[in-house]
Amino acid sequence: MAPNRMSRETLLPLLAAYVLENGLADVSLRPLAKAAGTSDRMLLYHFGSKEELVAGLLEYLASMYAATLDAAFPDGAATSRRSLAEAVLRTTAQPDFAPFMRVWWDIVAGCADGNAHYLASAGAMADRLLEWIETHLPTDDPNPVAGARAVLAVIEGAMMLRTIGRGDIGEAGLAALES
Amino acid sequence: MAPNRMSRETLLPLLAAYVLENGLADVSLRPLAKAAGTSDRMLLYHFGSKEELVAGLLEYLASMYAATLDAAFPDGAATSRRSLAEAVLRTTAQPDFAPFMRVWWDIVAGCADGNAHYLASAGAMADRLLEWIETHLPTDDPNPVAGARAVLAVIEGAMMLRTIGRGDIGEAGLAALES
DNA sequence: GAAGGTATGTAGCGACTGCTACACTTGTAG
DNA sequence: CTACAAGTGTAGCAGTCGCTACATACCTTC
Repeated sequence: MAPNRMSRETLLPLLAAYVLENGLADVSLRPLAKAAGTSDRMLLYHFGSKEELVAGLLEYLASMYAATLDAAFPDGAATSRRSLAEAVLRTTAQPDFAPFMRVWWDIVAGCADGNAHYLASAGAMADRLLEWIETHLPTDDPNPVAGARAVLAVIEGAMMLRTIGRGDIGEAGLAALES
Repeated sequence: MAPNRMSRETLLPLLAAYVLENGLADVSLRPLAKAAGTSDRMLLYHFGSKEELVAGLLEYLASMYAATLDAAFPDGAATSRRSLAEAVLRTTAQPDFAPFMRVWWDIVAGCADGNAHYLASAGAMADRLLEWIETHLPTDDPNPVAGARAVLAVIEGAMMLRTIGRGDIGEAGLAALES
């Protein structure tokens, strides 16, 4: 059989798919390698160490997230801050988004541990979402910069509450965006 | 030496202290046992399995959190929803709180994995904080039930943003509570 | 065709994981 | 005093972890 040439670029999508399916926190090289059709030996050959592999994975996930944002989220300007937040929450509640949410909380937990790679990745994703919110606010929003931050904070709080089984609290909390 | 009798009750505080110091996600029996002055053998004897031990630990952490809430957080009614949220955020930003925040995000990540023990513990803690917020809202708040949920959602979002290194966004997001 | 870097397979290292088998002591109940 | 359960120590199981040594292909360059 032809020795399918691998590289970080060809491997990362396969690795990301596995991580989205199985979580990032307890990932280990051998199952990861199997999912990518190779061996732990080769993963280390291409990435140098598990740490570098995870760092590359985080960067890839962040870029993947950025590329998906506009496609997956509802389009056009919202009619109010609240309705915008509702739209984002509705989208992230879809089953398709569950794998990404699972990995997202693994990333946040990694940030809480002070891991720089996780912090960079999470920060980039939050910045991207903030930017998206800012451009999708109602066109007559009196203060888009502050408004986007308010919407983001409420959204993230609601997503977290949903994750811990308190989605009702999060939804009620959207009332914070009424003005 | 007297065979210091152990039990779940005497062990849990020691185990919780270790977990607060070292995180909950990757905890393993032998270091945990060493921190409690015993052996993995005895931990399993008293708890049955690692899963039951972690379940007990989560329950203990939730009760610990509940007992600490009133003591650690500022007292008395706030002057506004926003100032209440600011007070909570300021308290949770203290270095003393860092270990608990670290464990908190491990718990949230566990919830995202669908673990029932984690869900129960996280839900109990969120409910407790919600209740505390509700009783500390300004006495003239027009709708304490909705107000507490709004404050909680914004607080949790801001805490998360702070954890991923975007505390500035979270603080700006507090503006959502102006009415 | 020789040389040499790149890519891959096999096999295994030592450390750690949750957990268990077995022997032993201790405290208590009959 | 005996019987028995509760509690504890020692030792080790099979499995997984990240990582590496070693040999061998392959492709390119001379």
